[in-house]
Amino acid sequence: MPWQKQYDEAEVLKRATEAFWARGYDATSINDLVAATGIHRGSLYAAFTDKRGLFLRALEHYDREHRQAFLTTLERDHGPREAIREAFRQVAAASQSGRNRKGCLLVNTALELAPHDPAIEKIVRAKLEAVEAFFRGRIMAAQQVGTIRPEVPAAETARVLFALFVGLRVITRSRPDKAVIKAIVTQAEALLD
Amino acid sequence: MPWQKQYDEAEVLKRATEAFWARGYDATSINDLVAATGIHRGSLYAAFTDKRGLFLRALEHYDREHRQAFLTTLERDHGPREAIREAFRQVAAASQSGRNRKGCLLVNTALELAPHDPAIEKIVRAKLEAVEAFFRGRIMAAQQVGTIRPEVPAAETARVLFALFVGLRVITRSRPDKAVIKAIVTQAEALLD
DNA sequence: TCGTGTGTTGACCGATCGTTCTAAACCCGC
DNA sequence: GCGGGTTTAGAACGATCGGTCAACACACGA
Repeated sequence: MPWQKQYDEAEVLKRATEAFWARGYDATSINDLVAATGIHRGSLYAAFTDKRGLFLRALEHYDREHRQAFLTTLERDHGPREAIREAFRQVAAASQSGRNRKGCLLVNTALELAPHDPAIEKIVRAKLEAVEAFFRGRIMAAQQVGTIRPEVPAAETARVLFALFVGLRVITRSRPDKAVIKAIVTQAEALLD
Repeated sequence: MPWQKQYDEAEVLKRATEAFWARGYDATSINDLVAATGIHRGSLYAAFTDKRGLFLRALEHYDREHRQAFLTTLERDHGPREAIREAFRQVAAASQSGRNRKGCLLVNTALELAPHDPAIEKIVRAKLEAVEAFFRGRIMAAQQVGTIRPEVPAAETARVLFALFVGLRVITRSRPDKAVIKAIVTQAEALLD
């Protein structure tokens, strides 16, 4: 059998994801990725084919380890109505304490690459729809247990929450204005009454 | 005296703005700009110093000719409450009919460059605040003429409208989902009741 | 202990990046 | 019609881009 790899592929992917997340696709060069991951160019190409291949893996990694992990943790630790509230509160809190200037990789990619790359657009669309589905699912679950009134239109409200959430992600990356962030969180909660 | 310029600087700036708007800063090369504007490299550098200088002028041009022109036209042609409604409706309509996949240059720049370029961040922030101020001003004007109830909190509602508007701009660039767009427009109108 | 196959390494590739520079083209006042 | 000064035209710059490759390092089965 061959010789085992000297690096942890999961760790490399994590670091590459951080780099793309912080600076975007175009602005992150291969040299940046080599510096961020600590492994050499050849190994990078051997493992991920090319820059775009690495980005696709990073996008998948982000979706699994951040978006999905974030939402399922909320579902597990909170009641359905509270899970929605917490989604907004935690993103808002993260933007204020510390330099969470990276926003959301999916939203960043939606603007940078999706308009010109159909394959990436399809992935981003599917993952963003999962966020909308999370809101819709939590609203319906809350209606089952009686913490949200049944008259609230689940699908419509989920779409509005999704738009507010995207707005929050953009604003926290570019203009961390506490008043605006607070207004978004408050409005998100008000939509559930 | 010298020989007059053979190109129309305003026209060059307009075309350069379109190029940056469609593809972003990094992804638009000097060659792209030369092709888009029709003038030659040397003239471009003589007139705008360098790529960043041209981008700053393009950003200023966009703000004046698109953002500001759009909002002042709405103020002129509609009552204050209707101006807000029209802002959302027109952006939504533009995204559905035709290839308005460019979104808003200010929002795109907020994600691509603002986090890593303080000077650009300052400009983008100021221009985005002008959008929020537009909403706030129209709400207050509508309250003066009685088309919005005085109990509506102007500053708070303007911030929420702003966030929804940013969300709309992102979603129309990356995921033209009619149901989501419609929900945003409907919610924006509902906030004024 | 050696051959084999995989992983690592760093030099290297052509293309393109943003930018600069040298001439030629040109309008103007004289 | 002749110089002065500015624009234009486009070749060329070094740096960096994404990507490749051949030599080397190593762990295994024989």
